[in-house]
Amino acid sequence: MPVKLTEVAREAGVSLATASRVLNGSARTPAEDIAKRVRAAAEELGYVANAQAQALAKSTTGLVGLVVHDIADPYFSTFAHGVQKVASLSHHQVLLAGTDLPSEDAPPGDAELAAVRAFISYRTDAIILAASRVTDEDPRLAAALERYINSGGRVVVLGATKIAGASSLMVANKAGAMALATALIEHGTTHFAILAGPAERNTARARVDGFVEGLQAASLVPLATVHGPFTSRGGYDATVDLIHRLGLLAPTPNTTTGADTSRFPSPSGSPLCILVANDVMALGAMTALRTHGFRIPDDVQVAGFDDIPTLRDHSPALTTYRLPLEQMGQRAAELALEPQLRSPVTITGEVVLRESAGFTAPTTGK
Amino acid sequence: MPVKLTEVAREAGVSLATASRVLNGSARTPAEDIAKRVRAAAEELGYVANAQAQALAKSTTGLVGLVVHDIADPYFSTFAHGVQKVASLSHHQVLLAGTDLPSEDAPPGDAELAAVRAFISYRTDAIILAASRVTDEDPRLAAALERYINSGGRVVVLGATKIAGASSLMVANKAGAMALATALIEHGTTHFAILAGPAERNTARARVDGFVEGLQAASLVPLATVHGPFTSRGGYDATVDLIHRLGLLAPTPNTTTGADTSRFPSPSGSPLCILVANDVMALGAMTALRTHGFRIPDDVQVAGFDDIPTLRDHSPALTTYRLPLEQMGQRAAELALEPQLRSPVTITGEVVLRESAGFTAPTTGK
DNA sequence: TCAAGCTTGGAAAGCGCTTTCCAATATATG
DNA sequence: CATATATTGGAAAGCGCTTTCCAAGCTTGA
Repeated sequence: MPVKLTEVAREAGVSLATASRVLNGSARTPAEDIAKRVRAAAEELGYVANAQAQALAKSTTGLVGLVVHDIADPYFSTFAHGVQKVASLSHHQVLLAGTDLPSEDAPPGDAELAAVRAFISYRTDAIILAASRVTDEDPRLAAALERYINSGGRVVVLGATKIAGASSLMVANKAGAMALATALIEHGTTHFAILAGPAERNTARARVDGFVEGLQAASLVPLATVHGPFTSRGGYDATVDLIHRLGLLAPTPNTTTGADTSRFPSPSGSPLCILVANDVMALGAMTALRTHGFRIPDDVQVAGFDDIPTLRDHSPALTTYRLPLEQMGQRAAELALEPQLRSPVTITGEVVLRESAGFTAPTTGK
Repeated sequence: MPVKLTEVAREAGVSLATASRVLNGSARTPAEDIAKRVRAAAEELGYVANAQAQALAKSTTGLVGLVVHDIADPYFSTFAHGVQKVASLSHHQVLLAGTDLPSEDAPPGDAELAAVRAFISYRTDAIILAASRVTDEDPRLAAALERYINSGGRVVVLGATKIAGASSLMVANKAGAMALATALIEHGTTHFAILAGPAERNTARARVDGFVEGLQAASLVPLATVHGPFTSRGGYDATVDLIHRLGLLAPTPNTTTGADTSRFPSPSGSPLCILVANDVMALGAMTALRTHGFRIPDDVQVAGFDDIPTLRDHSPALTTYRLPLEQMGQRAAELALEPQLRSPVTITGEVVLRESAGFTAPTTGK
């Protein structure tokens, strides 16, 4: 039904080849007067090139596939925004898939594989894997990706990967977590608990490892480690669990002056600090603490990871490790679309010490 | 480079037609033994159908285009998540475009048009427009969409539209805003100011209209209306502006007991309430107020719109109008993919009264 | 003036699939 | 047993483009 190039060519009184050459960037450019005629005809008929046909003929689609876990999570949506920016700049469209939803036909755990297969089917020029599962674990995924790479596709993985030919965007998850823990210890905190993310995510694992090593360096060990999903709810539940496991007692409601007689671990020392593997989860943890009558940072301290944009408006401000999420998305897209770039690219962030861990707000505001 | 159907057919010793019939759902199903041979060959060779070629042959792509404003905004990312869910259930891939980034070739304001043209070029089966600009305004956009619809494409617009043949998902922006204003008035608030979003968004306009009408119904008028972008920063800046315009004075810092001698509009009445057209902006407004020494809700009240998921962890809890964002995305996708559905579908939400406007938390927590 | 080089438009061969016919075989009917 | 009717696999014609050759028509230089 839509007008096709043949019609434009006929209308302009030129051949198919000529019309193609003037309308869709070719090395050869027909004479200006002819070109003008063709463009006029195209405009008049409302011609829109059929990208599918072009893809078939040129064997390149102008598509880049992005697989995230949950697009509604600020971590992924910010990353996606960065990807989009670069993609649009280089005239690419982004195909989005999420691994958190019921996948087409694949079993629950195979959402990532299903997404990759779909992308391969659409012959995307590149695939960016940000879902952060342990991608190398599934041999079918690895096989599919390697075949894809061998037939010219580019693959970028957020994190380390064993897949031959894939580029990787290394993120200082472990080092960052270590640095964060160290900074808190230097500030005088002596007791820590950890809220880890889901065990199958290597991002989560790396961060927890970093926390633990940071503590170890100061001869400390976490009082407890609780796992939970990377969501606000997950942080909330894990915190409630932690409160029970550690037997934490909130100051009695009427102690408005803040008598910390029941403070854990002791009335005198610095309060317990909960190291959380991710900001979203940390936010949920803070809500749980507040709901149970703990003051932050007076009774319990909290630290997160990522520095997601929404943190800007939180009070008390969350201590965290800032990752340049948007920029990471851009880098990933660049690695995907500019073949000459060398991998791996390493991304580091910085420790951001704020109120939730007992630091005074350095004239935050804006 | 990737294996093609011809090779699978040869390997299995059948014709191209037969191979196609067994592998890619056709009405006719070859005999079971033959089918088995074909499937085995496909599996062995790692055959993945070329979706572009299929699209060309079948003239249907299995693609649905989604254009949002900013995928990093919780409003859009939650909506997108809903779209994704339905799309993946009906075996569709989502092509994502954002109108907030520098577009390929189109001038700054034309990002939406550029996105739509790209989608049309890729022959997506449907296009969902959630960018919420006044879509009907641009005749080129309208023309492109109508041509698209005439050639079989489906279009779903978030909000009203004049485009013939497009389905629309009507959202109770105005009615919701009115209901919210009314509820606050009933609660005793007498003085209001409005933080409006960008003027070119009809979502923003409808909400402001609703606020104003709600006030009018009680013979009130907003003390001031400040415009700003739909971002945290926009809310912050607009609030600072408002503070100056209204000459608001925060209680003196040392008045720890909360002596509201300088409270606006008067020490005795209920405090000023700022109605904000969107939650993200409202969060920024709260930060600005806090930074300037105002207590919420004691000195100034705030109300937002949307009830984005991240609100869950905010304190004080934000009074708002809850929109079923995720569900809206699902409905939009359903309208886009299930032709028999009748449009328009109307979405309503509900007033949620919380701490930020002086309501006591109804045992929120979780 | 003519050969040797350019430039330029067009014909036609794919790109990898789906699907319509057709022919061939198998099954049912008189 | 012969004829009519299903079934089933295959040949081939597209789907809408790009791009390689070709054949003209021009320009240039000796």
